[in-house]
Amino acid sequence: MTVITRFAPSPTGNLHIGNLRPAIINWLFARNQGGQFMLRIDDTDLERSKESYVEGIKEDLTWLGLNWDFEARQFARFDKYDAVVEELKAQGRLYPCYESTSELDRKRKRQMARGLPPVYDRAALELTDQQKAELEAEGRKPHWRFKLDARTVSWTDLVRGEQSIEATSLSDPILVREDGTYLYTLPSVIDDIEFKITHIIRGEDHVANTGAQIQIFVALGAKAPIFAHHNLIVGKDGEGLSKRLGSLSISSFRDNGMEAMAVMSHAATIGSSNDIRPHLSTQSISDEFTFQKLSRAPARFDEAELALLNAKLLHETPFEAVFERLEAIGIFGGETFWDAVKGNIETFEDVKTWWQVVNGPIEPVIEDAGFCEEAESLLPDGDWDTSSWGAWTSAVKENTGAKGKALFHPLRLALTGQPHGPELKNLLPLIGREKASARLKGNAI
RNA sequence: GCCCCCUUCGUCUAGUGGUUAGGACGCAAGAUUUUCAUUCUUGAAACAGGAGUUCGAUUCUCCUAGGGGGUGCCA
Repeated sequence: MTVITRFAPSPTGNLHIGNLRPAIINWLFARNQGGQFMLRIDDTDLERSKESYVEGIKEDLTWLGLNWDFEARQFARFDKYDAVVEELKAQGRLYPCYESTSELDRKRKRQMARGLPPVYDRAALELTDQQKAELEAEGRKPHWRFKLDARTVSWTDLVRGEQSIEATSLSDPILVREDGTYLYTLPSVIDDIEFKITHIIRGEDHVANTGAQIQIFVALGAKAPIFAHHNLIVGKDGEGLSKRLGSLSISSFRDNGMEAMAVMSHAATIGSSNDIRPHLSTQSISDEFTFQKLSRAPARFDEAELALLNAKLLHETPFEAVFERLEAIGIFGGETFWDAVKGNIETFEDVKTWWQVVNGPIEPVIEDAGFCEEAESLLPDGDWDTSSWGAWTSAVKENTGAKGKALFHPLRLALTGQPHGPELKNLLPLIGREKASARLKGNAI
């Protein structure tokens, strides 16, 4: 059996750390199994769906390397859904209801006040043809509910194990709105059947939906796919994520200089028992993916951890992986430069700082002009390499008596203008004699 | 309110009816860098609380507390 998974976002917002996880998990599992990954845009809600969100979602997935094998748009498939609706009506599984949202709301509140679960009472099932005609004559239009079988629905969840849901604890789901448009429930099932989805992998917020959807699969004469409901992500203090989603969007991570592989590495490993470590390729993440490693408890997401992982990833990144990006921002320092500075950056953009230090101009910081001038006079002759720094500082130490921090700190400040930075034995040859000499004399160059 | 799920170092987690309760990230110390960062090594750090079952419970049961989810003409 070829595994086919799907990520089915509704384009009503941007991708964020919460809804990225089902995308990643579906993708990882499909790749791990040598299967296919589908992108399905669930845009049945015409009111809230926006084309710009569709583009944003694709941009984010592409950036992360989550390529999809094929794609579909639900809004282009309404004819198919219409046909299935007729079938369900003929079966008597779909029945018209006329309560307004406020009437339903009142019913729910009454039930809750009495300590009862707010399950739809199926009053519409009792309506006679004449009553329906009268309601329609009042101008009411029906919405349509799927009549659930009063039985226990069970499945073996790849994350949660044996699951069962009493259908009687669920309201008959509304499949078709009063205005004739679809809620996600039915189109989702129809498409899962048609595109031969083998595994439905989604967040545990869908567990109750699965109970109803399995019954719809059966009503349509199909076998339900395998389900997996992964744990949800919460904020760093354990709060639900919904409040902070704007600041946790994938595009904001990108704008803040996070590497795609850092976001992938982090999102794929939190809430799982895989080590939190940077992966240089998506392949390496999918290789270690299994459902057994996913936890059932909610996991906390902390942006600071992502930033740390990002820095670590950069420190491990070989020159071949970045040379095009370096050249694209005008940095032609080659592997020598990258290897010299990569351990000192937190985001890729930080290389610009060190490129500036190497190329100038920078403002040297001179704390003791006499010391720096003496050091300048001792700069070694000939071409410089990584041994020049040692030779030079030994000479300076001998002549001035300075050692340790008192020796190196002033030289670093004069040569780079900064108190921290990469090893100077690597930086000195890159800065070169002309600039080193001028900076030690206090000249900005 | 009702239903479901969850709770092990600060964080993500492994694990077993008897373990020195393991790893990763972070943190601390040491080494390297004759400085900072990087890198390496070492270390500190946890079974939510209370009952019960048992020779023995972190592990099994129940209760409590805390967290998450659902309860939508959202997905």
